[in-house]
Amino acid sequence: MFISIQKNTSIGVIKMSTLKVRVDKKKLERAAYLLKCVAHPVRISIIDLLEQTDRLSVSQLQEALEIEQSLLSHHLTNMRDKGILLTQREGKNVYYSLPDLTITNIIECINSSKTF
Amino acid sequence: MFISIQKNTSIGVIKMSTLKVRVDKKKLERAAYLLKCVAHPVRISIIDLLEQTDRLSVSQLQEALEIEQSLLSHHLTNMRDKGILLTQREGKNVYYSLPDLTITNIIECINSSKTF
DNA sequence: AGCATCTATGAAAAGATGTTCATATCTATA
DNA sequence: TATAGATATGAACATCTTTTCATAGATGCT
Repeated sequence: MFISIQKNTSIGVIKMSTLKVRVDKKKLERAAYLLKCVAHPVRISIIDLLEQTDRLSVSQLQEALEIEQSLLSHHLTNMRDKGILLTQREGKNVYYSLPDLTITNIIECINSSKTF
Repeated sequence: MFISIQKNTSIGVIKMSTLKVRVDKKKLERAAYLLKCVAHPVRISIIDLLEQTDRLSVSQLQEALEIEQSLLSHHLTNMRDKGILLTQREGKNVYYSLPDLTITNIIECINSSKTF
C-alpha cells in the first residue's frame, strides 16, 4: 500500500523515469476493501467505543449508538467477517472486541505498508 | 474521530459509566466521507503515484495507471472536490498534486483527531 | 416445554458509487 | 479560425451498500 510520510519532491530534469504504482493489485484491493469497511460513521463509532473499553455486548453497543438492533448486527457481522472485530459468546450475550492488530493499527499498517 | 493508540482496558467493577461515542456526528460523517474516497484501488494508486513525485499531469497518470481517460478524470475530479488533490492548469495540461495536508496526513489526522 | 431476552439472518427497498460512451471544453499553434 | 491534443462533463447503465422489516436461532429461566 504505502502511504508514506515523505515525498520525493524532485523529478529528474534530464530523464523522467517511468512512474509505477508501488503496490501490487492484490494489496491495493485488500487495502481498499478494509478502508471501505472503516469508512462509515456507524462503524467508526463502533471502533471508537471499543477503543474505550475492552469489549462490548451488542446491547451495550446498541444503547450507545442508538440504532436499530438488526442494523447494528449487520454492521458487526460485516466487520467481523473482514477481521476488523472479534466475537465471543457468553450466555445470551455476544461480546465484540478489537483484535490486537486492529483499526488502530490498520491505520498504522497502512502507513508502514507491512500488513497490506 | 479518534482512532487512538492506547486502549482503556478496564471497565469499572462497581460502576459501568455510560459509554459515549467521543466524536460528534459531523466529524464522523466527514471522516467516513474522506475515508470512503480513499478506499478505492485506483484512488489509492493515484495517491501512491503522487507521493513519488511532486505533481503529475492527467496523461502521465493515465500512462501509469492504464485506465481510460474519462474514468481517470472522474476519479481525479472526485478527489479534488473533496480536497484530497490539488490542480493547476499549465497550458494544455492539468497537473494534480497532493496538498500539504493530505492523505499521508489524513491518516495521521485520523489518529490525532485534530482535523476532523 | 414455554417464555423472555439477546442476537443473527435473509430478502426487499432505497441509496450511493463506479464505469462507459459520446460529446464538450480548453489551449496552443498553424 | 481550423485543427489537434489534453482534459472534463453528463447521462445511462451496472454494481454495490445501506437500511428496513419480518422472522429465526440461541440461551437461560420458570
